[in-house]
Amino acid sequence: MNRTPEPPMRARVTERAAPTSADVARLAGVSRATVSYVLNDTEAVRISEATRHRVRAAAEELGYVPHAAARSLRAGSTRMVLLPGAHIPLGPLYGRFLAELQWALRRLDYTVVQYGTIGMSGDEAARAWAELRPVAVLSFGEPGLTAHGVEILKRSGARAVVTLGPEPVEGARLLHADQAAIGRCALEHLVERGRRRIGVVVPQEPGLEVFSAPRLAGAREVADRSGVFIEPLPLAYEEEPASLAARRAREIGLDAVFAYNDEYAALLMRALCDEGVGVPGDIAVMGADDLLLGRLQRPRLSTVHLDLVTGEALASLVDTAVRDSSADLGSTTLMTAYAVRRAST
Amino acid sequence: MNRTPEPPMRARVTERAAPTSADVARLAGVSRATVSYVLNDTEAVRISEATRHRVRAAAEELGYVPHAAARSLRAGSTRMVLLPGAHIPLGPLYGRFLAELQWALRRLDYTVVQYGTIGMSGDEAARAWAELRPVAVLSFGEPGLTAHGVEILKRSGARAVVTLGPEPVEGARLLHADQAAIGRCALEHLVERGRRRIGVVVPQEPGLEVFSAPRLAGAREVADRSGVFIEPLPLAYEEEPASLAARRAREIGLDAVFAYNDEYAALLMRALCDEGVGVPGDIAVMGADDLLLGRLQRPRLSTVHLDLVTGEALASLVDTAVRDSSADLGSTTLMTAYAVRRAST
DNA sequence: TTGAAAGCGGTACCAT
DNA sequence: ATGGTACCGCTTTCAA
Repeated sequence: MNRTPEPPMRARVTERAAPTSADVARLAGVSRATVSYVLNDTEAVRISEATRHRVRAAAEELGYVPHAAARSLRAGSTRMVLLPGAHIPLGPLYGRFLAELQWALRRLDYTVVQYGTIGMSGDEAARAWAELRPVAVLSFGEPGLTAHGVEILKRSGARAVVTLGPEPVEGARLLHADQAAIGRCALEHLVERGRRRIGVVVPQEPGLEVFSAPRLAGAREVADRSGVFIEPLPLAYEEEPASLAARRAREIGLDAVFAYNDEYAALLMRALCDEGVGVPGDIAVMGADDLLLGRLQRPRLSTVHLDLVTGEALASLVDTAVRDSSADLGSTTLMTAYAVRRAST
Repeated sequence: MNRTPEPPMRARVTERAAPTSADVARLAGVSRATVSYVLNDTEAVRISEATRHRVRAAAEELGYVPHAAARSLRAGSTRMVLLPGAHIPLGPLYGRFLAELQWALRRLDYTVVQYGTIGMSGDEAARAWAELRPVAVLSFGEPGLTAHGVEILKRSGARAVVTLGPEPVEGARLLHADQAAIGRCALEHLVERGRRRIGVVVPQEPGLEVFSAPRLAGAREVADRSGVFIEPLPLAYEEEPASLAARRAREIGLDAVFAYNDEYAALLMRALCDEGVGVPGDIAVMGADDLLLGRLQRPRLSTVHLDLVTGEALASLVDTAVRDSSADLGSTTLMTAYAVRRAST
């Protein structure tokens, strides 16, 4: 029976520092080396079953937890994968992709670190990342990662620096996420349907330019090629701006809108309806990302479907690059896009 | 002109290891101590301007980046905040909240680490987290964090272990995110509107039980109290299951559904319409989270509005706890919920 | 004003 | 089969 007075809980917990391998060694009556061998199941060395057991028991009793920083300091490398940014609320599609990616990286025994870089320049950010000595860095293109930044990272031990995005950065591998293709798809579809005056929604939410700019650029490319009128339509994700945009679309006589993605498309379609504009009669509306949301609209939303590579695939690609940094990732394409016609165009 | 042959780029980058403070010291012709003093602007010691300059220049020239692990090993503590899980695609509301929180923590100079814990038990997870010696751990309640897990974390240097969720864990501070209140709100509203046979949508997406279970429980609580019939309605976020659920709702004669959140509500409402069920005439539908999406529905969706504490507020709370682990966080309430009636009830 | 040196917690080589 | 020990990179007394 424990009849001694309750020890002060917080003190017990706070004051007693974390046990080290030396503590375990002392309790088990062996050396720190032996502790390390046992706890890591080092093959190259034979430890008697009796000793192993004593060490394990001691570690258990003390609640020993190895110190990751000490280990990686000694090892000279980490298993850390840095995902910069990702602090903008991405759509469900990318949200899911990112979740999947993290999950897959964990499975491959990497530690995923999200490192936000507010108001840092590209090179400051790269420096900050490099302090953590990550073994791989995945940049989604937001902060201007320069060739210099990439070299800093590589010098600090990053065996893979991968940018997902449209523009390559010298020294980094590029996984091509061709956002422009989405804009091209959408516009090709609309032109094919006979539309000649087309608006392109540009979300005003900060952080989305990475996606919206190339989508617009792709759209413009096709428009220019086909001699079709195109007009950017800035739009914040709120009802009021949406009615304004809807009114504007009517005023300048658009006959179609590519609405960045299905969410903005749903918003705009609602506003158009409320303005008495017929969809697709007066104005066709096209989304992108092929979200469930789009299928829920009436009329059902035409969209650009994206076949994204799975997070698992990307994770294993990163893993390959880490294991052999000269490995050729090929011109891995992150996604393919194609138009899906439903009722809104 | 650079007419020397191109040096082999990869070799140059890969082979030359990251410079250490010793390299900087050597180049500047000073000791490692001095380098540390200069680069950290140590107040307690005065270094001549000339030396400072030499050191800075040397560091710059070598592209020196301090080694975070070495530093924190020496310092005995990190600035790492662990956010376990977060690998389920949360709704836009929590997504935004999480993004905000990370952003705010960064601003307070913490490093945010997302640590996924697939298939680990609560204590295994706690051990894995503890290896990183985080200064704070925020658990959203997913993996069973036990009293023992909390002690492991605290022993390993965590100065704040915070769970956001309904159930307290011994030793951890609890920030009350009363999901059950959402269910209560919704049901109180529906009962008030005269509904007596109420379905409650339970999303089938894995990882959402943390939210859905207490929402259901809160709903049930009110139902029992008011003598109202209540029926859980499992629902996967797809069109087909939605029609099934809609049909079922009609068959068992429900006159209202609390649909977990606005997204599921929109899905279900569409299915009900397609089945020829009038909303709110035949069946009232209530969402939650007060997303823009809900206002886009016709009829406009009644919902439970959540006033979430800002990520910034939570971050500063964590910061307080870290600086003074005995500080009283009070019974900080993470959110308050109230019903918003629109047209669907 | 600066330098020498002792660690922080592990790992791995070399002895024993 | 084990133990001693030299590092990994950085900070911080203590001396000079």
